[in-house]
Parts: sequence; structure tokens; C-alpha cells
Amino acid sequence: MLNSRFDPAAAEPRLYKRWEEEGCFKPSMDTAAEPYCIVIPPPNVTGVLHMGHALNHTLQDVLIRFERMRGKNVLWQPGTDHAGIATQMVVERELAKSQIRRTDLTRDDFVAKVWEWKEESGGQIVNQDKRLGVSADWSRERFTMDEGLSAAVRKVFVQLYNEGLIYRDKRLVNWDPHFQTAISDLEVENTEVDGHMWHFKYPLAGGETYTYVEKDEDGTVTLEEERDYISIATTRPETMLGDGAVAVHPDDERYKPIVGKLCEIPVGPKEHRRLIPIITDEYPDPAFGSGAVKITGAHDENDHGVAQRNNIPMYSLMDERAAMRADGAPYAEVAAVAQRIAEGAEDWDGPKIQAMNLVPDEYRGLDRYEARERVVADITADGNAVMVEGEDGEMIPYIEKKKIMQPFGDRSGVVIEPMLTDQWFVNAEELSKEARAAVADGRTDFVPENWSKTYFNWLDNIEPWCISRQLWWGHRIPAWYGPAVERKELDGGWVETYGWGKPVPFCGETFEEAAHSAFAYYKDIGVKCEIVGDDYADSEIEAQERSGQVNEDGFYRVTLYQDPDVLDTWFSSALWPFSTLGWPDETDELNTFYPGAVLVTAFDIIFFWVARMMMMGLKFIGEIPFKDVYIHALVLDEKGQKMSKSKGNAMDPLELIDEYGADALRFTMSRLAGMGRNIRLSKQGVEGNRNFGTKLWNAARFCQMNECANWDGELDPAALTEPVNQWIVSEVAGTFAETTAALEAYRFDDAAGAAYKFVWNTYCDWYLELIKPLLNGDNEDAKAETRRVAGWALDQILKLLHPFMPFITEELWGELAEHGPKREGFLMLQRWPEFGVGYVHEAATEEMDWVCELISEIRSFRADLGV
RNA sequence: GGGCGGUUAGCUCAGCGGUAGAGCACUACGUUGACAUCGUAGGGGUCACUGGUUCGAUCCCAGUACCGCCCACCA
Repeated sequence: MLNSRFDPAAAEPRLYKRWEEEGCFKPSMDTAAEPYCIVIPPPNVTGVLHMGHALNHTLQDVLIRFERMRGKNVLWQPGTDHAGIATQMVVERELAKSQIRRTDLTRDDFVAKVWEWKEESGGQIVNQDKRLGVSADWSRERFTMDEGLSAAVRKVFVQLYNEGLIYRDKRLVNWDPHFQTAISDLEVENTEVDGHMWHFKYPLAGGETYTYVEKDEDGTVTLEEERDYISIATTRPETMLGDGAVAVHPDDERYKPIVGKLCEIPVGPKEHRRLIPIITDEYPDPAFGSGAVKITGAHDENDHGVAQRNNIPMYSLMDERAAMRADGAPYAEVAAVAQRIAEGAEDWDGPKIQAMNLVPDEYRGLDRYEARERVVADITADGNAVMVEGEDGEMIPYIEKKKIMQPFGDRSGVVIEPMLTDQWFVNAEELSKEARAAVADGRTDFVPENWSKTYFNWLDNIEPWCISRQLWWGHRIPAWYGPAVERKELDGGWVETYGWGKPVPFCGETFEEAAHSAFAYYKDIGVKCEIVGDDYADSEIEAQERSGQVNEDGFYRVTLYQDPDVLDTWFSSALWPFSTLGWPDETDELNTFYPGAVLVTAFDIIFFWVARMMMMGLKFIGEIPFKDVYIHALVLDEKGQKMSKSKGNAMDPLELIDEYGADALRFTMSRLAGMGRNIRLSKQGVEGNRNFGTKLWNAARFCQMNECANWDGELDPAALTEPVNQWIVSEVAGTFAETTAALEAYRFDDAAGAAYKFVWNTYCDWYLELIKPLLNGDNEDAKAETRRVAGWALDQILKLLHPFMPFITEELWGELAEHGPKREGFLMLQRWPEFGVGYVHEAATEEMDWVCELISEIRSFRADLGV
């Protein structure tokens, strides 16, 4: 006899172990069966299971188990992501406990530490997934940095490079001063913060003056005064040091008299103040601020554009920690050079400008915010702040309080600095075309469909994707550099000079490949060189030291060095749908399971991941990676707040599993997973669904007590005579039809809801109550039929609920089988019924509707009488 | 600034061109010998606002007002 309740803590590990041992999660590889594949969004290897995973994995598991029961050849491909920044962060923190900094170790030693950590502590989430009942094929588990996936990454990189879709460029990128790496646009979170806008005077060169006139809309003069300066507003005074020009709108009448003249940056030692030109550009908005904008090409995206259009030098002011630069020649010398450049008296180019440190000596090495305060104080002390009348009538510096959008690193939380650096980029615009088309023409569908608009909107405005990261943990960029060579004819012979100023990159899946193309390159331009075996340097300095000698045959020795950077984590994630199936090898799995049936994910990852998988899949396989993209909601707490540790409202799925069992959590997730944008989870809800499990358990117990648990599997509905039995068979069939349709449409809430309603409100509340008289009566035929149908219906219920509640259903199966006829194998072998879909016994249904109604009426009649 | 979505019962939301639905909460009665319960019944809504299309609009269209979210370079 069954206990009166299910014991999840005891049953779950036992059942899961047995599923795994019996290989229930492996694809059948039955060639006659339709393939069905889902690749799991790989959680970070550092990750622990949170509510988002619990929802995401539950929904996938429901689909996977459902399709497996329907007889498809099902693969759920699991694995984890190396998560570059996150993992490096975790390991650095670990090391810090023993007072070790990353930079105390060599790169190789550090990376070895990370692997060590990964082996020991990484991937806990896999075990946590097992507690949830995730039925992925763990024997195929992959890691984005394992050997096969790394090879795929190199191959993709090299091919894209050879096609010109990956390139190296010096651009303004988002620089994270904490991690000291570039990050992509997507990894930046713009947040509105309280800021200030300072107004300063840039004096005109040589004490020149002009008449400054302001007019209102009607053309009436509202202000007219002689000025010897131009007024500039800025939220970032510290970047003034790198200004290359002041820009005004070409139609701005106020400044027409001084366009083309020079003005002075009012900061730094007086004797070396720099002069910069006043130029025109369409960018400044005459109606905003003073209408004049200082142009700092190396530290602001807009200014960068202006500087590029007008050929204005872009002086970098900060180092990789976003502190004011402390390198290079003393300020006086550099400023003098800058002065000659501004006057057009000296030639310049990018690298030359980049090398110049225009930070005045007294600011060098300061943190950027410290520098800001100093700059503001110095300018104000100097009398170059614009003054306004304060509340008490005194003149005070004009500082506007202002909300400004500030970029923060999504992982580090520090303010991102736009920095001019050399990075690798993917031409995302080119790759996005096919990715866009595939959704537009319906090869891939978003569910709900509306998300395709978000997807289009992003693709239509896509920017180059910065893929290089200045980290140690990740896929090393498969590029090696050699010197640029300049050949000059001298005394009838050729003389080569090797320049490391702008090294030439050579890409290859291996060093040999890169070396070959390097060799070909140098040969092509007429340089006799040798590149030795697999002898490449670890750093640029080492490469320089080792290059350049001439051997006895007159060949220059060239030593290449590998790019120190690693790739953005999402680069490898983008390959996940095919790299995990064995690509570039033509494996059975790749042929069978690509494209996948559906990708299940939350909306916050559409850009990071979904779009990029579309791009890479279409580019390298020539086919979409998945037919559907199901976007589910975010999990919020019961008050609709985002769960977070700091708020203290985070619920731990593992705690809920401990308390209520995995099935309760899974069923709750399924019932809440509507098409909405977020779902609210409460402990109460989970408890309610645990109670549902108990209800189911006791229905089974009732069947067992009444000898109903001896079903033989087959049932001929046409041979039934009792209306109540005919009716319940119809109801079962109807429920299966409803649940099947809902699951096919990713309506998890409807699917689970239909099952819930049927089990509790139809089977338990009505059917089991109605058959009690039959079971206790003396009509042996009716009794036998009822027992058979009740047991059969229970069997169907277990099938119906299995995708949602695998543990309790499996356990019931096992328990009942001990008392009834032996069943073959595990539930994984059970088939989703198709027999009775659409079966309706109309007469019985009508009759039962009538009976139910009548009983209800009698009950309320009795209630009215107070009986 | 651009885009997306929301506004329906006290709460959370579903719905749909044709007398408004669910769950929770509330009230009443009844059950609890498969069940850690639950059942039955009931009260409760100008479906944000304004126009338009239509025989008919909560639903379709346009606009307004709030509220979310995403993206974006106003110094």
C-alpha cells in the first residue's frame, strides 16, 4: 500500500540515477523517427542554478520529455560556457584570498589555475540541474573551451578573416578600466546619473575680441557684448586636456566672426597653453548649451566623428586604468609639438598623435575624477569659469546640475571610458543580412512573434562587433604578428627596414598556417626572410629582439608573436548550435540534429546570443540554427520585483526543491509560463502545486485500494457500458488533445493548466466520487469495467503529467506496478497517447453533464434547506 | 530621441467583432473513512480616455494620458 504522500527527498535521487543508468536521456538515433533537438543555453561554468535557469530548463525539459514520449529521436545537448570575464573574476578573487594577484603569475600559470578551478568547482550547475530533473544527454556535455569547440572557433575566425568579415582596426571602443579590457556595446549599461555641466571660457588667441550677439526668434537682439573668449559647456572637464578643436554649427551666426581662428585651452601651465582651431561641423546643436563644442576625438564618440571628418588630431589622455597618462616626454615638449601641429607647421599621423601625452605634469598619474576636480578648480581660480549670479546676488561659477547618461560595465560596474585602441571587429552588418532575412521569411519564427520586431530593430542598426578582449581566460585570437617592412633603394641595392610600429597580422588555425601566409606575404613584397618552425615569441618585445638578424644565406629572420588578446565569450557561444554537434566534422549528429527545433531563452539575450547564432549558423552551415525561438518571461518575486541577492528577495530553486520537491517547482514554473513578459513566483504557489502532487498521489492510492491499479494498458472505449466510464474516456481524450495542442504552441501554462484541471476537477472531484457506488455495489460487470477504466485513466494521467512532474509520475508507476501487472521498463518508454485524441462519447458526455448539474443542484438545494 | 509593450473584478492576469472570464481574496453553505483538503453557490467590472470604421467595438484604426521595458552620441 502506498503511503499517504510522496517523499521527494528519497525518491528523486533514486529515480534520477536509474534514468541515467538506463540511458533514458540519449537520443534513440532511430532513423525512422523525426529528429528533435534543443541546445541548452550554456550556463556560465561559474554559475549556480537560479530561478531563471529553473524556468528555462524546466520548459525545455517539458518539451524534451513530451517529444521523447511522442517517439521522436530526441537530443537535448547540454554544456557550459567559459564566460571569460566572469570566470577570470572568480578565479582572481580566489587567488586574492592567498594574497596573490593575477599579474604575480605568468599567463600560462594563471590559465592553468583557471582550468584547475574549473575542474574542481566549475559546473556545479550540472548537478543542480539533475536535482531539477533535467533530462539532457549528459554524455554529450560540452564546454566552450574544450578542444573541439576551440578548433571550431579558430576555423570560424580564420575563414571570416580571410573573407574580410573580421578585421583589425583602431576605433573608439568601450574600455572597462576595472578589467582593463575592451567590451562590446552590449556589455555596456547606460544609466542616468546626477552630473554637472561646467561652463568655461576658452580665450581667443592673442587677446582678440569679437561682438557676440544673441537674438530671439523674432530676430530682436537680446544680448550684445564684446567677448575675448568662446564659451564651452562640458560634463567632462578632464578631457579638455585632449581637445583638438572647438566646433560650432556652420549656420550659427554668433560665432561666424571667429570661425577659423584659434582659441586657448584654459588649463595647464600658462606658458604652454595650447591653442586649437575653431571649426564648423554639422554636429553641434546651436540651441544647446553655448552652441560651441570642444572636440576630444579620443574620448568621446561624437567628438570622434567630428575629429575624423575634420582631420583633427585625437589625443589620448588616459591609460588602461583610466588614470591620466604618466608616460612620454614632459608636457612642455609635447605641448610645443601639439602647437606646431595646430598651426599646421608640423606633419602628424595617428601613431605619432597617439604617442603624445598632453597631460600637464601636475595632473599625470591622477585618477580621472581627481583630475576633473583639479582641472575645474584650476580653471576657476584662473578666472576662466563662466560666472552667473547666485541666489544671494553674488557671482558664482556656472555649474548646471544635470542628469546625464553614463555608461557602466555590466560586470565591473565601473564607468566605461571610450578609448582609442586597436581591436578586432566582426563586420556584423554583413552577417546580419541573412540573419534578418531568415526571420523575415519565416525560416525561423519568434514565439511570441512580436520579438522579431526587437530582433529586426537591433539588426537594422547594428554596429561592428568588437570581439577582442584584453583578458587571459578565453580563446586566444589565432593571429600572429610580424613587422611591417619598408624597402628603399639605396646605392643600387634594396634596403629593408623592419617597423614594429604597426605590425602586420597573419591569421591561421595553427601557427604553421599563419607562418605560411606570413612567408608568402614577405616573399610577395620582395623580402627574403625565414620564419622558423613553431618558434614564435610570447610578446612583441621578445619578437622584436629575436627578429632582424641575417643568416648566412642572406635571409632575414622574422619572429612572429601571437596576439595576446582573447575572443569575446559570445563569439564561441555563437557557434554553439553546430560546434556542439561536432562541426567542422560532418557527424551523424550534425546531419541529424541541425537545425534544432527550438531555442528556449529569455529576451535579454536576443542580441547577445540569438542574433549571433543566427548569423554564424547561416554563414557556416548555410541553414538556420533553429526553427523556433521561444522567448519566455523573466522570473520576478511575488510583488513583481526583480529578484536579487542585494534586495534579499531571491528565491533559491534548490531550497524550494528541498522543501516541496522538484515536481512542485517544475509544475509551478510551467503553469506560470504564459506569453507575458514576466512571471511572479511565490512560495505559496509552489506549495499549492506540491498539494496537487499529493492529490495525484492519493488518487493513485484510492485506485490501489479499490483494486483499480490493475490496468492492462489497452482499452476499447466502444465496449464500455457505464456512462460514467464512457464519459471519463472522452474527457481523457479531450485533455490530451488540449495539452498536445498547447505544448505544440509553447503554451506551457495552458498545457499544465488543462492537466491540472482535469486531474483535480474532473477525475478526482467527480469521476472518483461517482464511481464509489459502482465499486462498492454488487454489479460485478460494472465493477470490473470501472476498475479497469479508473486504472486506465490513471495511467493516462501519469503520461499526461510526466513531462511536467517526472518524479512523482515515475514513482507512482513503479509503486503501482508492484501491485498490479508488471510493466515494461521505465516511463521514458511510455508513449504519449494518440489513440483517443478526438474521441468523444457524446451521449455519455451529455448525460454526465446532466448528472453533474443535477448533483450540484441537489447540493445547493440541501444547502438552502440547511440540511 | 527611436522602438516595443501595458492600462479588463479588491489583487495577479487571460480573452475576443455579437449578452464580460480564470486564479487568488471575500461571503454563505457543505464536506474531510484516497487526499497536508476541497466542493458548490454568491457578491463584485462604463474592459484608461477621445474620436473613427461597423448593423454592432473591450476587441479593428487614429489620437490622448499615464505606466513599464529595450535601444540611443545631445556636449
